[in-house]
Amino acid sequence: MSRVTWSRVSYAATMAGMDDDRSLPLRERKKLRNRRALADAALRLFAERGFDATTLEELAEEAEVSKSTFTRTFEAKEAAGIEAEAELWAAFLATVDAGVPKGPVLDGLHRALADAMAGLDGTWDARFLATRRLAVAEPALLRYVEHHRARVREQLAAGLAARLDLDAEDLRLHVLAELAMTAFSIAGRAWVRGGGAGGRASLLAGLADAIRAVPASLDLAAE
Amino acid sequence: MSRVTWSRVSYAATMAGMDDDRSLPLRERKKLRNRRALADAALRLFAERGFDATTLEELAEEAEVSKSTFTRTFEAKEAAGIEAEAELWAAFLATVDAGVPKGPVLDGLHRALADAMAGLDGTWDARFLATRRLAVAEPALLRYVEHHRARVREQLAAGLAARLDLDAEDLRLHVLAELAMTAFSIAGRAWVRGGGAGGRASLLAGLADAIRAVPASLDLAAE
DNA sequence: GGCGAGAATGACCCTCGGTGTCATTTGATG
DNA sequence: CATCAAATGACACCGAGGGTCATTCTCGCC
Repeated sequence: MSRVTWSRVSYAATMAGMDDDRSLPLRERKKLRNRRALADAALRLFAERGFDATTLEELAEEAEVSKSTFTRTFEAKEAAGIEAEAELWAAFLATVDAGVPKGPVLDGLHRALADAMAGLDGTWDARFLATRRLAVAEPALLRYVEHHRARVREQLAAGLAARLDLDAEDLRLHVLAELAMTAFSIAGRAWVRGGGAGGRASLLAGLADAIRAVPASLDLAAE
Repeated sequence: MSRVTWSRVSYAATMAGMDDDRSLPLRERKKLRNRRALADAALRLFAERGFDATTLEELAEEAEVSKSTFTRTFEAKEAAGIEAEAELWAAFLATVDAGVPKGPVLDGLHRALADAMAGLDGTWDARFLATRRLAVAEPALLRYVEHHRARVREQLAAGLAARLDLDAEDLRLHVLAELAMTAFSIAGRAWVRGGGAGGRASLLAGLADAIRAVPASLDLAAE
C-alpha cells in the first residue's frame, strides 16, 4: 500500500535534471541516465540529419543502449525529441496540483506556469529552444507536441475541477485551460523567433503579454 | 494560368456530398466516389473491429480499390476515419474566407461556424457522430483530430489576419481562433455524450452556450 | 469516331517504427 | 550470500507508408 512507484519519481527527477541525485536508488539513476542520453541524442541527431533520416537504431546506438530500451523509455520516436517540452508541462501540472492561488483563475494559472518554469534545471532553456526549433522544421514533431499539449490540457481541466470543487465538465474550466496554454504557446513562438534571447526571463515576459491579450481579444471587432 | 485545379474542387464537392454531381468531370466523380467509399468503409470497419485491427488492405478491399489508391487519397490511415470532421472545418474556413461579419470577432466566428454547418449535406450528422464516437474509443484517431484542428486553427488565424488587415502574429487573433474552436470542441463533447440527440440543431445550441461561457470564464476566481 | 497526352490505378517492392518474446544481466532485499 | 524482481538486449514479426512501373481510363483535339 505504501509501496513507492519509482518510475513516477524518476520522471519528476528528470525534470529537475537531477539524474545523478544520490538519494535515488541506483537502478532509477541508471534509467534516468538512459532517458537523458536518448533525449540528448535525439536533439542532436534530429537537428543534424533530420527526423525522418534518423532511425531508432541510430538513436539507440548514439545513446549506447539497445533499440528495445528506446521503445520502453519513450512511447514514440517523437517523444524523445520533445523531452524539454514535456518537462515543462509536467512541472506545471504538479504546481497546479499543489494548489491554485486565490483570485482570478487565469492569473493563478499564469503564476503556476511561471513558478513551474522557475524550478526547471539550468540546461532547460537551451534544450527547450532546440526542441522548438526542431518542431518548426519537422511536422511530425509539431504534431506530437500538439498531441502532448492536448493531453496536458485535459489533465489541467480535470485538476482545476478537483481543486476548485467544480464539475469536471464546467465549460469555463476547459476554456481557461485552453487560454493559459495558448498564451504560452503564442509567447513561445515569438521567443523562438527571437532566438531565445533573454532566456526564460524573456519568455516569461512574453507570457505575461499574451495573458494580457486574452481579455483584449474579446473586444476586438470587425470593421 | 487559368487552369482549374480539380483536386481542390473535388474536395469541396465531397463536403457537400455531391459526389455524383454531373457538373464535375467524370474523372473527378470517380475520385470522389473512391474517397467516399474509403471513408465509409473506415467508419464501418473501425467501429466493427477497431482501428488497429483494421489493415489498409482490408479497408481498400472493402471499398473495392487498391491499397495504393488509399495511400494516394488520404495522408494517413486516421484521415479516412475523420472525414466528417474534416468536412466541417473545410466549410468553416471557406465561410470565414468569404467574409467576417461586422461586430465582435468571436460572434462573427460563431456565426460562420453555424453557417458552415448549415451547408453540410444531410448525412453529415450521423457521420460526424460516428467519427466522434470512434475518436473517443481510439486514441490514434483522437490524436489525429487534434492535429487536424491545430492546422485549421493556424489557417483561421492567418485568414482572420488577412480579412481584418491585422498583423498575422497579433496575439488576439490566435486567442480568438483558439476560443472559437475550443467552444465547438466542448459543445461537441457534450453532444456526443448525449448520443447526438436533436441533430445538428442541438449541437448548434450547445455551441452558443459554450461561446457564452468564454467571457464568463474570465470572471471565475479561486476561493 | 479515333488518337495522343496525361492522369489515375493496381501490383509489387522496400524501409522502418513499434510490439512481443525470451534469455541474460543487474540492482534490491533479508 | 542467496533469492527475487526489474531492466536490458537480441531477435522475430506486423503493418503503415513511400516508391516504381506497367496498365487502364478520361479528356481535349482532330
